[in-house]
Amino acid sequence: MRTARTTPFALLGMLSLGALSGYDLRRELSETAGTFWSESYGQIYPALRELSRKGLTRRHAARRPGGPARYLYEITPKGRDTLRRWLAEPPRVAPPRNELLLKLFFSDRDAVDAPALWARALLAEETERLRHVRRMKEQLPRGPHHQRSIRFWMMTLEYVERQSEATVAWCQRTISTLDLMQEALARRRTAAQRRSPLE
Amino acid sequence: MRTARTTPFALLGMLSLGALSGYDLRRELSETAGTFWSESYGQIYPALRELSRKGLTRRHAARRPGGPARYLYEITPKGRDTLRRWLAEPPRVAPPRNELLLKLFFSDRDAVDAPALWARALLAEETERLRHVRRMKEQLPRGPHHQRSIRFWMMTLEYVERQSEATVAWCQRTISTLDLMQEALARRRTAAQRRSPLE
DNA sequence: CCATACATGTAAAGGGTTACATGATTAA
DNA sequence: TTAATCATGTAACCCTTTACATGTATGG
Repeated sequence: MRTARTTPFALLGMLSLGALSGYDLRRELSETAGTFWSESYGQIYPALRELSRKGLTRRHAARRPGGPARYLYEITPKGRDTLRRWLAEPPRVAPPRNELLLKLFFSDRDAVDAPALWARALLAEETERLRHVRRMKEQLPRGPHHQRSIRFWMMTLEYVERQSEATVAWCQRTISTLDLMQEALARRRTAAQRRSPLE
Repeated sequence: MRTARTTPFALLGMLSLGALSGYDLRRELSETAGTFWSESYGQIYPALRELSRKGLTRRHAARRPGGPARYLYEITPKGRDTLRRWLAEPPRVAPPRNELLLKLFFSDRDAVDAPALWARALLAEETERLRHVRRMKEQLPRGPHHQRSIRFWMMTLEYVERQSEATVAWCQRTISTLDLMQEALARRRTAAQRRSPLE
């Protein structure tokens, strides 16, 4: 079985909360679910056409005065039904692929600088993500959101928060280990130089 | 810029620890790095041919008596150099795609059963992964491994361990929340039935 | 006899990103 | 004037998995 495409369902999901344009869809998705899902225009526009062809959405021209062409997509009852059935199926898990860990795995004791840099970059990134998620968690109950889905939204935020916390903790520990390794390397090099002082 | 392929480098990395066949490569990769990296034969065999064509590996016939055709791949100095340069470049992060969270995000208060099932399945899976990683962490210092890389290997295991712990904790919390929601739903349904007892 | 492990490899198909093309409006 | 935002859409290309084809040996 080929892995079924999920893009159309992600779009149906967003449209089940209200009609949106292709541009809106990407923005809304990245603002609300951006920490665990992403879509690009190259996926969105063809998928919207396909959804409308299948009668799962309906397209309405919605150009704003003085603005560029714009279309709103509305979910149909058939679309809601398709979404509901997809939601009931078990989620598929992607095979793991973490390039940072792969590089770390093959790294050499004599080249500690690069991993130390990446760990610091990841720490900065992840600290920012954590701040972002916690802000969202605070604002969520006060936001203009569907009461029915707040609990589920909160669960996704908590997932990301916990993963992020774990990553931050790992970065801190790993950075200090790498720093120690770097010092040890420097000492070895100094010792080697003392034994054969060429310059 | 197109995303550079990482499969050849993953293979070079494994081969930098010793000559292996295509079949071995997949087994070794999944045994040592399987928690954060995966490769399929459909990637491995074409990549090995390409590596040999570029002079980064050398192929030797190594058929075992009475066995099927078998070839060992050995990394060349040029291959080591290419690997070293790749290791120095910053790792790329994949855009996030977590289908479980996506489904949870779009779930409805009236359909809590499915998410509860998935959370339980994930808890079982992740508990097992955690056991596996901890066993590896214990065995690592006693194993017949390259002393130079043990520290790095340990870092990758610690990363996976922390992520896994975070996931387990999230599952437990989420399952209890979902169970409460399920009870509330049942109460609402009973109440509705009392108001209009049809059967 | 059948399933599994060993072992190499191809073909098809789908999933996804990036870059590009196009063009209006607004703010610096 | 330049950059950013709004807005739709296409084409190229790559990455990856899955299914299949082929065959030997071993253990239950």
